[in-house]
Amino acid sequence: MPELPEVETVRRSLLPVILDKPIASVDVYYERILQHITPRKFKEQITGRRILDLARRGKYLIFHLENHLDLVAHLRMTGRLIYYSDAAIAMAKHTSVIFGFASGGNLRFEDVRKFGTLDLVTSGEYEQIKGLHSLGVEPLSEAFTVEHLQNLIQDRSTKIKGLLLDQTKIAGMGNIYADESLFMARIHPERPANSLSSLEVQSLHLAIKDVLQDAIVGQGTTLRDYRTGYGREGSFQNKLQIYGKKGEKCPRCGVDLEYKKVAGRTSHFCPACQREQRS
DNA sequence: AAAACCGCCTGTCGGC
DNA sequence: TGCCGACAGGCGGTTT
Repeated sequence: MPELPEVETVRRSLLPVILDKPIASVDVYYERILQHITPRKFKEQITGRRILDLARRGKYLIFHLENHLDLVAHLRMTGRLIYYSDAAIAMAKHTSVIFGFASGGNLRFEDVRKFGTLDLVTSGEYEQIKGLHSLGVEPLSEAFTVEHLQNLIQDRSTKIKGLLLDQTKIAGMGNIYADESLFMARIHPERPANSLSSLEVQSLHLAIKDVLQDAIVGQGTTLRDYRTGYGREGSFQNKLQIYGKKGEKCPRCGVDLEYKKVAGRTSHFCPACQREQRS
């Protein structure tokens, strides 16, 4: 579900409404959301702490709290973090945690499939959060250059789609934006990474940046569960070129689109625009 | 190093 | 209508 653009949208939408607010109460309705900590300790440590900032790294959200604490959230497949200005609004069926504020509003972690996680660690000490600790480059940062992508691709014969989904290489890409980026760059998802020409690497680099940036502008893609921090749907589902377009025609060339499992994930592509063998 | 599984959960959809 | 399996945007762990 939420990939980099969705998580970034949640960050931007929540920040203004939670900044500087002390967490007045914590209610845990699904204990297994908490990693490496009991509900009792969790409540004890964060109650009364103000939220100093909200950051994002890959698909992780990091709430910087007073007392050198970082509250690290991952939404996985169906998680939502929504601010409710009216605390009296009935709790959704699959609500895992509610953080209450003295001002009256609250922040709720809702999660149908319950794969989402919360970690509480000392500021910057992410060793126990393996996925966060081992994240690769931020694709929208200046560090993600064509040369950086070229180096990731160099000497790897793995399928390019699998590499794009590997969070230790590039942080925040998921199935939707990997397919959209490969389509934009006209690269077949099963191409061995090291078979890409330098021109193709350049075009993939540009496509990744463009797709992610445009999706943030569109406030993310709502296919079913994803919502922004104020509970609204994103709009980028209306701009998808290929993801989920099974049975439709390629918007670029009109050929019937195809889909198949690549690197364990359903992958959409145009067999004409994204050829497996370069001719 | 990488690929192929499974598990974690619930909901939805298609086929019969 | 009901049942049943396949499948869903993610990731950690184990085995091959």
